[in-house]
Amino acid sequence: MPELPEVETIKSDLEKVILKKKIIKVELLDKKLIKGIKPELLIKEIEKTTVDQIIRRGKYLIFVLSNNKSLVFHLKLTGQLIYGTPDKKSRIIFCFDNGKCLNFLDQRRFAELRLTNEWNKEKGIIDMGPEPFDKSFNLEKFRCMLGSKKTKIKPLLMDQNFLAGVGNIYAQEVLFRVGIHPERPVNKLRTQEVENLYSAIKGVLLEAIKYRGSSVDAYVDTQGKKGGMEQRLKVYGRAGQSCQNCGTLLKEMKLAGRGTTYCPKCQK
DNA sequence: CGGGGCTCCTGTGCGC
DNA sequence: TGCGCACAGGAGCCCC
Repeated sequence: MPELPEVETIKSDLEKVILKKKIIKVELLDKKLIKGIKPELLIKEIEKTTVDQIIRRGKYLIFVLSNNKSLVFHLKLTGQLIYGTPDKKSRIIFCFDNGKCLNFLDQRRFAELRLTNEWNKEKGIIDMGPEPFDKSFNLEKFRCMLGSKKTKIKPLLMDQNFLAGVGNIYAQEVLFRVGIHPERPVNKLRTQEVENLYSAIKGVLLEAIKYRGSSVDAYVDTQGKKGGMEQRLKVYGRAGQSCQNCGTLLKEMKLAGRGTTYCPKCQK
């Protein structure tokens, strides 16, 4: 499940290898992943262009091409971008002028690839909330965003139109680290808790980037290697295990249709 | 506006 | 042992 830290890891790895490289050939082995454009047209538009810039926005990865169009990737649950030689499980292959290629794989076929003139006007991006590491996302702004909403904090943290890049793994981790129950209504958060939450969002994401993401489900980096963050996760995927703080058994619940693990004693 | 439920898809893991 | 079915989940969408 690639969230902000995983996509950021892919982005910085790819910058080292495909920036300014020319796409000489595109192989579309699974047209389902292409959205909003005829597959044949996509090939025609992007072959012979170079990748001028790579941008991450939330969980989206964007290649700005030399013809001013952009490839917009979303890996969803099981998408992978692996650089090197062609892979038999590839659904789309981008071949570069250095003889290497970028393989777009996806077990569950939820991932998407779009081609657009203005990536920032794309559905899913245009209304997206602030980037957690943008200067504009300060504590004051965060308080303002929370306002006096009555909604439960965990689904809100995962709402991409509220804040960009946080998904099911890191929303759970952040809440554990600040001792806040996933169902706590936002307007019941104390001033200090909001501040803790703000710091924890940045802290957890930064730690996950440092450890190159969490390899839960299918996530691997562009070399096919696993991340190092999964063993540092304190609640995600650990229902039934003992809380690392207090030893209480971690509980699992469904919240807005998503599995949610928390410590019933530490998180109030 | 908010929340619930459904949809897409396929490998996994469970129960019988 | 093997079959079949429920389940997981990001995000858009519909509905109330």
